[in-house]
Amino acid sequence: MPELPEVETVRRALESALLGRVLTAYRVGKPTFYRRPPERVLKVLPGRALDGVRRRGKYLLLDFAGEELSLHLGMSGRIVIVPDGGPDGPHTRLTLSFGERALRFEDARRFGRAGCRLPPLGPEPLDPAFDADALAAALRGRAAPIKALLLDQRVVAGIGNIYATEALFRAGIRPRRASGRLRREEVARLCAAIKEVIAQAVELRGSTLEDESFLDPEGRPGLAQKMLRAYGRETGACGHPLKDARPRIGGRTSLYCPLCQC
DNA sequence: CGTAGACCCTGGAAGC
DNA sequence: TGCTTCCAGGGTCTAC
Repeated sequence: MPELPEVETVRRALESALLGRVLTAYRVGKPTFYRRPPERVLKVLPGRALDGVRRRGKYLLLDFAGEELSLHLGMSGRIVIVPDGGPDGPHTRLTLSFGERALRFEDARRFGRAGCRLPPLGPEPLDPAFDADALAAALRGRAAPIKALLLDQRVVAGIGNIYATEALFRAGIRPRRASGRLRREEVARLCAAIKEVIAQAVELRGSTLEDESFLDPEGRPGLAQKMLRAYGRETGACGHPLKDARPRIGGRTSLYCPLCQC
């Protein structure tokens, strides 16, 4: 479940491994992602140098001398740096060759994407422009549960189920609270909690849960799972048993502490 | 426009 | 043991 901190960790690893290298070839896996990467985007890349690796929300943006290739890891996507020329794995969906190294995009569930247009995205959570005023404006008049809006990439970009759960736990706000009914002080607390948890998780290079669903492109696990206070736990860091909000919010499990979150 | 829910996918866990 | 069912959740699409 790569979210902003995991994607940022991938970005940094790609930058240090591949920046300045020339893309020599690409190969689309069989089968590839369930949405096929558009050939017209890929075919202009060979011969061009990778001169930038950026991130926007959960999207990676590879800059090739004015041409941009977007990558989204979906749920189970994983980017690995390997020696070029090795055999594909069973879940290799796209390979980008850079001389002696290659970027391999593995994705068991095939929800990942490459070469897609970016949808409208809200502010980056760590951008100073994303503050309590901005969040309050986005929530004003909205009846949807706050958890659903935190997962809505148009409200704020890069947050998924792990860090939405954590931010609400830290802010002491129940996931089903009507967004527009949060008090001003609660919105400010939530905004601060989002920034805090995202910044810490980036610093700790993302969360690697027990299923090891996230490893960076060099195969290293992250450490942010150690600071999770609610996600994936039966007992919160507060010492109280967590509840799973039913019915689900936005189709996702929503753990919260009935005592500490109001 | 806002909201809720179905759908895309498949490995692994749980149930029988 | 081996089969079936359920679950995980990124994003997108449709119905209301």
